[in-house]
Amino acid sequence: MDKDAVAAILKEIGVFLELKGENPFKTRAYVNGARIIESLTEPLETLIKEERLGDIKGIGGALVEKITELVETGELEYYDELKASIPSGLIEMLDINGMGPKKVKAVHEKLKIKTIKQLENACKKGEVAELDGFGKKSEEKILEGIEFKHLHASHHHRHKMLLVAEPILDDLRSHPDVIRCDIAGSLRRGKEVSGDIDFLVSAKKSENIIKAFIGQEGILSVLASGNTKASVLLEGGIQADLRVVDDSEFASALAYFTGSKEHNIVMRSRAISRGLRLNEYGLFKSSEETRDPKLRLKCKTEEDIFSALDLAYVPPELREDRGEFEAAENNNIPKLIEWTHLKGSLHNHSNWSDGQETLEEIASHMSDLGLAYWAITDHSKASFQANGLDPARVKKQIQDITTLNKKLEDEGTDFRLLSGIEVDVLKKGLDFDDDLLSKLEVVVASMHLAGSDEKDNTKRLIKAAENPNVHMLGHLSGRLLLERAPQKLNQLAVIDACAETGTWIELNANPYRLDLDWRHWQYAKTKGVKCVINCDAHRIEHAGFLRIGTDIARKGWLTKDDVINTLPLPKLLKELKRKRS
DNA sequence: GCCGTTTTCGGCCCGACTGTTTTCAGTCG
Repeated sequence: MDKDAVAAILKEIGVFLELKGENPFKTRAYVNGARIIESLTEPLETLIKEERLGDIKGIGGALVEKITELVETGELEYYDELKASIPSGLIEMLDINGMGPKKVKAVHEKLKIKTIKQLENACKKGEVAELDGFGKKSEEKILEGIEFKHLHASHHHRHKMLLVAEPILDDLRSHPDVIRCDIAGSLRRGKEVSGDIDFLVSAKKSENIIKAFIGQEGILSVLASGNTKASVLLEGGIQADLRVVDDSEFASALAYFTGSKEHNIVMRSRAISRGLRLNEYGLFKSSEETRDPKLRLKCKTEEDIFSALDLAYVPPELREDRGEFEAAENNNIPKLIEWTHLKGSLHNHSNWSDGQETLEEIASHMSDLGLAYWAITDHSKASFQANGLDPARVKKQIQDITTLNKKLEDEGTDFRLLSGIEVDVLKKGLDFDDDLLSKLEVVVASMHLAGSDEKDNTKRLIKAAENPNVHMLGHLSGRLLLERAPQKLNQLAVIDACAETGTWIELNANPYRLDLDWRHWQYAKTKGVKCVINCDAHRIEHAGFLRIGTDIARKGWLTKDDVINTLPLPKLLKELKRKRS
């Protein structure tokens, strides 16, 4: 069993224990353990064999035992028993706003409620209001929560959130009373999906900002509105929260509302161990609860807060408690890639397969954007539903690209199209033979139809990586965010194979994919695997995905040097030939 | 369940808000 599967089970145990009403710190120990295991850069098997698992901070005796059992047998008795004792509907109930572990436990034990439907009926009959700790209001709130869950998705893709958030941020910025403002929360941390949008503003008169915020266009309803905070539901069912603070509190409030929760916990612990106290109002010289401005250390920016806690600045994307504290203590925070470093994309489609535009239109648009190159990698023939190319059409397309490049060169344009293919990784092997693949400048190998057997799928991709004509593997896991789970696959084994063969791995920047997941890039990076941030563009507007792909690469700790398509054209062409030589 | 430069036991991040209570538990971020 690999580390992701182990982490998923530890997380689940955490949820089960919460519902059982266990000691919250025990629950946290499991959730912490899961995160630690997820971000390991060494195989679990090695750590177990060399008895080093217990040396990791946060993994104690009990977790070592359980993880060992999982890795060695693929099962865990403790987990199976726990799972069997809890109806699955209870876990779903935790998603309802206002329902936490204690309340779920109460309705289950006292009213024998096991599903959301039963909970809804009990509320309508007024049975829930009769319970201790519940009342009429809580009943109404639960019903509202259930309705909201039916009507709206709980999370939204990053590009949709940015599209909604950025105009609102611009409006806030242009408000005359606003001093500073920013987006906070998971959106600022570069997460692939977010539940809501958080805005933070510092201003002289908070009432005016709140008024403007709840009065803006495109609001379905105002969920809450007070002196310093407001929540609204925007069109599309996206919730946006605003918090207004005094400018002297802006830095600590921004750090606090950016999170993550796990990162904040460590920050506060560091403050305590230095005799300080950190909250959203500031960093205070006190061991007591306080908001006394006289005790507040002067922190104008987030950098000041990190510095006061003996840390280098940690970019928002890295604030997940996945190694950033050790790095910041040793001044080892990497200089993260920026999207302006990218010179092109190496996996894209044209109207030869399922893309929208012609080669000429694509070249003209990408050249206008200031990019240096753009690979055309249409589908191979097995993807017949996408109008995949047969060998004869591939050869014709290579000719057309050569002709077009010649024309561009004659016009004095530096931009170049690269010929390529997104070749299907089939059960029997690659969709095209080596002779044809070797004629293409860029070869992306993607598995579009995975089988049900994990070992088989893994073997297929490893074999593809071993082919010297294959430059990179495309959208490795095959997941669609919020829609489809990753294929059954040992991703770490495939990463290892890419490391051994010098094969690159794509970070597919399509906002529904963002695959390879950011949680795997630290591992891939320590193995020396290079990343390619690809648009997988099917229309010219998809060039904008480069920015979202870069957000995810930053979240995966990647620098400019870790990403192949930051190279200028001559160097890229050299790298493309390296594996084949 | 984890951890320790006062500790091997007794802590474990912090504050706002809500609704149910009359001083606080539960939930959320």
